[in-house]
Amino acid sequence: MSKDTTVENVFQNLRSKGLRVTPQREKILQIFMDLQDGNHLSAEDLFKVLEKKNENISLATTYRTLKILSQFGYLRELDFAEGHKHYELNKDKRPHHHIICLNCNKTMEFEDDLINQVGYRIAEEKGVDVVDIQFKIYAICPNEKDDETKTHRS
Amino acid sequence: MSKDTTVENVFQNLRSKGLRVTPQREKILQIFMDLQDGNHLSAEDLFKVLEKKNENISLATTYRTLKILSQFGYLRELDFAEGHKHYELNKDKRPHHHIICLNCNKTMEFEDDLINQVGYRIAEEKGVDVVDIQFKIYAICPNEKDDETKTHRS
DNA sequence: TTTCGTGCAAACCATTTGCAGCAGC
DNA sequence: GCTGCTGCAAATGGTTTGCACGAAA
Repeated sequence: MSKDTTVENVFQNLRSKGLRVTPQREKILQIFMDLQDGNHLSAEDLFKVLEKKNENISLATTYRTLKILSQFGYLRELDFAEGHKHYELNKDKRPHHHIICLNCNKTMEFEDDLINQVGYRIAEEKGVDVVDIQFKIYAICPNEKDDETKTHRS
Repeated sequence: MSKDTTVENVFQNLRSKGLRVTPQREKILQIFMDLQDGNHLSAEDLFKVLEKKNENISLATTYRTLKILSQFGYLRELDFAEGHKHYELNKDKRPHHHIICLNCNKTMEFEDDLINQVGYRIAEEKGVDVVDIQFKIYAICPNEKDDETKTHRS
């Protein structure tokens, strides 16, 4: 799939919703599109990437753009209970899910159709419209299990 | 079940782990035990409850106690992506799950064995030790669907 | 009597906001 | 040209921390 076409589609959508397409928004969206599958960035992460590329985009704009792109469904907001959010491209109708190690904070992604099905079934039973389904397993990963001297994530 | 016995059990456990049983910790734990099933409190919520009861417990202690009781598994930390955490008693081996309305921030609880089973199965496949399983459906609830003029939660 | 827990205030960190200037459309 | 977007710096909100005192074990 050509990235440019996809980006341009998004921008047409943004424009049709009365939002403006600015260089800042283009660059930020492109960074998420270039991201490997299963990767995600915090606002601070994204800001550092932008700095490294010498794009002069302020932290405030970084936050504002993340919020807007999430609100309009282009990004998915992830919450790993670390005190800050993470964001990833919201590409598919089948959201993947996460295992978070409480010691090293690393995440592992996985997909599971059953989980999504159950989510939609329950939503229907309760009469709500699904926006996102997030399944998280907080756990201790193998690397960390060995090392019992580690302190628990505060 | 007698609450006093249960509380005393917890306290014996705390003591056996080298933690001290203070009036502040007793009162906070009691508040969670008196909470209706499916209810949860943020740190600020808890602090307000304590104020209303004229328990003179500082906000700092409130936070410290929540953290300790969670670390030791007596409370479950819930994250609804609202910018602050919620806590509930961690009573059973079968965690229940939540639907969160993105407009009104209300939550609905539900239990589903299948979800927990899938969680444990995946954890086993990946070789991690489960600490908690959280399944969240972000959605728009029926009350809010009617009212399309509502602004989205920022 | 030795830690550990508490209260207070200050510090911290992630995020938001007011405002003036700038840039899409 | 209107309106929304940006950068900056200051404000905010939730949470943590340093310190001196007080209390559990």
